[in-house]
Parts: sequence; C-alpha cells; structure tokens
Amino acid sequence: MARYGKDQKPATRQRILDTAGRRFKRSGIDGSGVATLMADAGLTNGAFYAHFSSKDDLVAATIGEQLARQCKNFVAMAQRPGSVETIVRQYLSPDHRDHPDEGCPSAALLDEIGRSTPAVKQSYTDGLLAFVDAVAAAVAPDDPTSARATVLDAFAMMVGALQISRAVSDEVLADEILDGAAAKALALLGVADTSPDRPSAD
Amino acid sequence: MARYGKDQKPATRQRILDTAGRRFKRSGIDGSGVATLMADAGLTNGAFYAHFSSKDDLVAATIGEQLARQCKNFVAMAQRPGSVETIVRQYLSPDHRDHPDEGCPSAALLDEIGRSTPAVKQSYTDGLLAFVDAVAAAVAPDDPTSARATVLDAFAMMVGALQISRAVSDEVLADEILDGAAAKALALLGVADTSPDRPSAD
DNA sequence: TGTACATCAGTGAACGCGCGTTCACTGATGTAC
DNA sequence: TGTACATCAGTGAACGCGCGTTCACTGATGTAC
Repeated sequence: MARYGKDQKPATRQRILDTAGRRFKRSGIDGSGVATLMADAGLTNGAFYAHFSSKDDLVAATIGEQLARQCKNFVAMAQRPGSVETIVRQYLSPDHRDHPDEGCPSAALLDEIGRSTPAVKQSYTDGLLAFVDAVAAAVAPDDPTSARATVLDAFAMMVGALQISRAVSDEVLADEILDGAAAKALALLGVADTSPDRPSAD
Repeated sequence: MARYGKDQKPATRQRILDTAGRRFKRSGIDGSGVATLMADAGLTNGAFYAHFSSKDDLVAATIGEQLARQCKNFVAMAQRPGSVETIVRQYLSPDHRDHPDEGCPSAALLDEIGRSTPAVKQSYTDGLLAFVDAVAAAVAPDDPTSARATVLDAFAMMVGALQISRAVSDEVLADEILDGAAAKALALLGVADTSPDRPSAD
C-alpha cells in the first residue's frame, strides 16, 4: 500500500524518529531492535533503510531530535516568570521518573551514548551545547557565558538524581532523592526555593 | 581439564564476577554476551550455569559486588585526613572518564539498572545505601544521618558529570565539566577546595 | 601402597530466537500524450 | 477525458550471526578398601 503524496517520506521519517525516541528511552538503544521499532511505527523492517543508512545513523538522528525538542520545550516554558523552579520540580518529579519514554533523553541514555560511535557523541554534544546555552540565557540573561558552567553542574545533578531514583527499588528513598536534589539544584541556580522542607502530597 | 581443589568453585565464581564487572562497565549489560564473557574468564559458555542461574542472576550479583568493592575502596582511602578532596578529584578525573571498566559502576550502568528486573534494582539499592552511609560517616562523623542527603546529592552530581563528560566528543568541554563539577561537589560536601580555578596540567 | 570408583567443575555442540541488513518485488500515485 | 507508463515508498522473505540456555559428556581429583 504505497499511496504517497509529496510530504509522505519526510512525514514517515519523522514518525520513525518519534517512535525511536520513545522506544530508546524506554528499552535502551541496545534493547530496541530495528524490526520491532518499525512495527511500532506501522511499517515493515525493510522500509527502514530508505530513511536511514544504518541503526547508528538513526541513533545519531534520534539523539539530535530529542535534545532539540527538549531545548524547544524549555524555551517555551521559560517565558513565564518563576518558571525555572517549576521546570526543575517537574524534571525531578515522580511522574518524570516513572515515564522515561516521554522524558529527558540524557537521563535515559547517557551511559549508552558514552559507549556509542563518534557520530552519536557528536550529535549529543551539539544538542547539549544548544540546550545548555538556551538555559543559561534564560537563567542569567545578563551574563549567560559564566552561567553556563553552573547550568551544566545543576543539570548533571538533576540527571544523576533522576537516574538514581529510577534504579532504586525503594520508592520512599527514590522520592527523597528527587526532593533533595531539587532543593540543591535550585540553590545552585540561584533560584528561591518556595516549597516546604517536606512537601505534602498535593 | 577439571583439576579442582576445594576452593576451585568459589574462586571461579569470583573470577566470573570480576570479568563481568569489567565487561559490563565497558560494553554495557545488553552489550555483553554470556559466551564472550566466559571466554574472557578463560572458560567455555556451558560452565556459566554451574555458577549462576541466569544472566540476570549474574547481573544482580555483579552490581552488588561492584558497589561493595567501591564502598571498601572508599573506606580504605577515607582514613587519611583531607582525603575527601582527593577522592572527589580522582572520581572526576580524565583518567576515570577514559577507563570506565575499572571505574564507578553507577556512572557506567545506571541507565541499564533503571531498566532492569526488581532483583537487580534491589541489589543496587542495598549496595548504594551501604556506600552512602559509609561516605556520610566519613564526611560528617558527628551527624551522619543528616549528611546522607547531601552525600546523595553530591554523588548524583558526580555521576551525572562523569557520564556527560563521557558522552561528549569535545575533550576540552569534557574536562571543563569535570573541573566544574568537582568544585561544586566539594562545596556541597563542605570541603575546602585547595585547587586553583584553572588547574594546570600536572 | 596400589587399585577402583564416585564426584563434579568444566567442555562444547546444539536449541530456537531476534538481531542488523539486503534485495527482488508490489502497487498507488503523478505525469505524458 | 482516458489510457500507458515511470516513479518510488513500502513489503516481506532471506542472509549470517550472536544471543541466552540446555545437556550429554569428559577427565582429574579425593576417597574407600
């Protein structure tokens, strides 16, 4: 069934990228096969190589896409005043912890990216720098350059804390880690922390 | 060739655990096959199931072993005064970044542990708590309980920073991330940072 | 002290399966006349 | 307006390979007599 208009191919490519993003973040890169992934996207395995030259090519493109989306989402949210605290709290929330497939690509895939090919690392590097620059500009509009290092450190803590909270089987401990890291990250970013020491359930 | 004394089997098991620790950290858990791993340990694939009931069983045991070793190493190093700074700097060093197979299991495997079975997560949880308690006792002997949260946050930042520095293809940026995180981690732990802002090459 | 035997750590071939990748093909579309 | 054809996105079977796991087996050892 190949009924195609002229936007068909780019649209399919985008669909594969979105599916891959979700699947990689849920099952890992090594844990996601090309055939399964294509079936998820409503296609058969053979069509894959009309869009990407190899699985590694898809990985690099997916990482880039994921970071670009994260960056765009951040910029959109950061317009509102006081939004940095909201963003940090949302990042370090049980909801984000329990839904990696819709969440941060760094928290879900950093280990595997570190073991990937230079092309994948390059894609990650480019995406990360763009993201960090955008955050630095939002947090410290006067001096974004010197804020960059602080943003990177805060991001490292948030990523590490989210990963640990996902790896731990004690949910109380996992919640504690998220709350603790949120307070420390906000302090690092120079944002007032408006939540009580022990936040209630709401 | 089965010439065996009475310590033979436990010694072989330990050898498999050590080999698995190195291989998992270098190639990932999904990226390490049982047969290759056994060949690394100087054995054939069939012998594996005399020591472990499944690959998952090995993963859980290896994670536990790795964290126990990290904990023991920390306690041994922490005896000397001023050692916390040394430990943090060593953790966030280019050498550690470039040799994951001999390094921190959390930094190398957190993502995959987060996607693993409950047995693996339980093993990680136990090992992490023991490790964090040991660190808290060393950093704040007077009040280790309240220090625990701070230690966890500092550890999260260190893990995240090391992972990012491994995932980034620009070595200068990778070095910057390590240095920045070291300073922030030491501040978090309340340890004086004795290094210059821009450390020289030695 | 010398021989016969039970133990059991380790061997290596085989199992079904999913992997990444290739390729001859199908068939709905847009275009040419 | 109707027919013939080139395009090309997508199909689905097949490739060699490594995966986790099973199992009949080997052969050096420690023990019994």
